[in-house]
Order: sequence, then structure tokens, then C-alpha cells
Amino acid sequence: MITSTDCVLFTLHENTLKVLLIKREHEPFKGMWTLCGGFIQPEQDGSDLDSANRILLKKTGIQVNYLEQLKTFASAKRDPRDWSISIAWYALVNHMVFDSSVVLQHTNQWQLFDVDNLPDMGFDHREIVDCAVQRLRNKSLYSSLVGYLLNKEFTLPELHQAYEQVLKEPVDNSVFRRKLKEFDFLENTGKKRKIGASCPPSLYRMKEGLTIMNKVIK
Amino acid sequence: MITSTDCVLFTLHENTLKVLLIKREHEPFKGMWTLCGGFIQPEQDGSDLDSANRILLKKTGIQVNYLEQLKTFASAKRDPRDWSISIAWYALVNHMVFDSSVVLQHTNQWQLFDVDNLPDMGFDHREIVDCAVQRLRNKSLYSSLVGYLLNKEFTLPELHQAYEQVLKEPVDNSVFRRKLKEFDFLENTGKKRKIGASCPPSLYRMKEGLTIMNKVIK
DNA sequence: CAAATAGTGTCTGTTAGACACTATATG
DNA sequence: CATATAGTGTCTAACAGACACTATTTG
Repeated sequence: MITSTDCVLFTLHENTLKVLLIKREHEPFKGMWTLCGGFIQPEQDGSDLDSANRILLKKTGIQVNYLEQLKTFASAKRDPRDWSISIAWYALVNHMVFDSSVVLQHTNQWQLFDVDNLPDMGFDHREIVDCAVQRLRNKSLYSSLVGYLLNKEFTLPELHQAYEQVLKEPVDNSVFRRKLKEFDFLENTGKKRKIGASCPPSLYRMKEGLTIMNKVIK
Repeated sequence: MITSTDCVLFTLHENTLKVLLIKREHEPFKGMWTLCGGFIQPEQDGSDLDSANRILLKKTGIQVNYLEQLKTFASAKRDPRDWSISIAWYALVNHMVFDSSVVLQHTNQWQLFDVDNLPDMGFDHREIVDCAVQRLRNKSLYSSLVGYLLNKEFTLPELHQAYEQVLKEPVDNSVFRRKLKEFDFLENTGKKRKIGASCPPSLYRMKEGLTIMNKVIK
């Protein structure tokens, strides 16, 4: 019995929702694109969450902003070696961390892929990604998740754009702002971002301690 | 490493949402109330879903109407014997099956408990039940799930009552019926149920092939 | 035809969506 | 002070919730 964990790591890049895939170095599925995953280590990991964080950190050097259990994939056939259980997760990070990760700088065996234009993938990882994309898009409608794809401080126009990129459809500006007021998960830093010959937007950050809000955006 | 599966089996009884708990016969937690669970058997089970169905059938004799993966609970401490993974599920059945199950008739080591008045439970099963109740109540608002708690054929007043019992709050009759029309997951059998000196309600059944609808009730 | 329950219509306040508008800062 | 973008107001159609009403069947 194989007990493992796999994580769908999302970020926004080039105006698109992307996922990190890693090129497998060993059989099975050597050379194919797969999720960031690994075996659960009972000696090291106190819980499934620990496993996910440990493996993310080890394989990408990234400490994520948001991490949530997605679903467990388990069957006799998903791994040719043996009956296999994988606890799948999805995580959200700002794209900056990809530039600052020492681990990723030392290899080119990884790539960010548009979630709507994925390559062939090993195991049942395509199914896992599709499941995660569906969950993220759905949950974005009534939560503050999208905020975790941005830098710690961001402007409302940036957040607005992020929603449109995740959902792949336009979001009305006044609806967007009305909803944000109801949600109330942001706090104004007082600072503004200078851009050019125009009105500079305020910088906001996520309030501490919240992950999910309970109303509908869109 | 222990790999197991546990199921929260819901039904409606005495106007209340209840869960089946089983009194444990062995250590650990011998004599305490626990969920219907067991070990994954790689030789017998093709998938996690197969495990859940097999264990339900073996321990309760019940074939459920609806079964959905809930969440996976995994840690070093949840089972005193070893590091343990449990893939948790929730299932919905009509109360009738408890009377017709031969397996359950041959033992009294089980009981149905009000979800809002649970006994002390072994392992982390209390947490699992709470998680399942939350999921069921939430999903009931925008799905046809509640229908799976009823008999194959049921009346609209029965379904209405079932919603109120699951949600533990009144549901306006005209809103209820308006929503059902939008959802469109029922078909009229043409039959009616005779009760007494009053207008007999029509009998409906769930349309084949659907499990989840996508609008909001309540 | 009275009683009881099934089932429908109607009114009101709230909200999503569309879009026009005002405010603010900079070169 | 022109320009560009930030941010707000307003109108309309749809819908949830409350509740009164009509319809149907049986003893």
C-alpha cells in the first residue's frame, strides 16, 4: 500500500491561472508532468497537513499562503506499483515566490501551465487538477481565496483583475466593490501605489485570521 | 500505517436527522460509540469507493442511496495503535432500511443518534460527524440530496418536512415549491397517496441519473 | 358540504447586473 | 488643466420571503 500526498499549486502569471507541474525523474511515468507530491512519512509528519507542507517545501522551497485538502484519490490502479492512496490538496501563492525560491532556481524540471491548456500528465493527476480548478473557481465566488494569489499588499484593481483571471469572465466593477464591502476581509494599509499620470489606488492587505467568507461575489 | 474508511450514515427518524453509530467490540475505544468503519482491503477493493460500500454492506447490510467522499482524516495520534489514515464518507438512506436489514436485526450494538445530541465517541469520530452534518446541511440548500433520505416514492409535503428536519428551520412552502420547479429533479409518478378526509398529495420520485442540482433552496 | 390538507398568487424589500457618473492624483 | 484611472450612484429586472388565497379530495 502506497500512502502519498499531492498538491495542486496555483498562481497567477501572464494574466492566467496557472498550476505548477514537475517533470518526474523516476519510474513510473518518468519524464511526464506530475503534481508536486511524495510519500507520507509517519516518522516525520504529525498529520496529513504536515506531509503536504513538508513535501511542498522540500520540492519547491515555497511556503504557501493557503492550503486546503481537496479530495483523496485511492484505487488499485492509479499507481502501477501498488494499491495507492493520495491525499490531494490545493494551494495558493503569489507568483513572486517562484522567483525567490532557491530550490526552483537550481532546476528546470518544472513549469507553470495554464489550467485550461494542460499537457499530458502521469498517474491520475489530470483528474486531480481538474477537480482543484473546479473547486477554486467555485469557492472564489463566495470567499476571499483569490486574495491569497496576490502579494501581501495589493490594490483593489489588482484584486479585481485577479478575480477575472481566475473565473475567466468579466466581473462588474461596482458589483465587485459592493461585495468586498460586505465580505469585509480587507484592511486598508493607508499607503497608495504610484503608477503614472492618474489616480493612485490604495493598498490593502487581508485581515488576519480569516480564510473564508460566506457571501457570493461575481 | 493504518488505512481505513469511516462512514457517517444519515437518516430521518422521529422527525430528526440522525446518524448511525456502532458500539465498538474491540480495543481501542472498546465499548464506545463509533462510526461504521473498517480497514481498506487491497485484495478485495478496487477503489476507496468499493471499500466504503463493502464495509457499509458488511456491517449494516444496507445498500445506500447516496454516498459521497467527505474528507480524509490522517495523523499520528488519531489512532493509538499507529499512524492512521481514514477516508471519511457520508451516506443517505431512508429509515425503512433499518427495519429490513438482516445484519442489524441480529445485533443491538448500534443506535441512531440525533446529530445535535451526540454521545461521547471513540477516535476523532465526533469531529467527522460534525464535519458531515455541516456538509449535508450546506449542500441541502442547493442540491437534491434531501430526496435521498426518503423512500423511493414520496410526496411534496414529505420532502418539504424533510428539508425542515435536515436544516432545523422552517422553509416557506411557496419558496419550497418554486425552487423545486427550477431544480426539476422530480418526476410525478401519477399516483396519489390517500391519507384521510383531505386532499391526497401526488407521489413523486427522483429522476434517474442525477445526484446534484445547482440552485439555492431556502 | 364541512373539514383538512394540497397547492398557487401576490405583494414587498433586497440584491445582482448594467452603465453612467464623479473624484483624485499626476505629468 | 488635460488625462487617465480610481471609485461611487442610480436604475431595472429578478428573486427570496411572507402570507393570504384557491383547489381538491374524503368522510
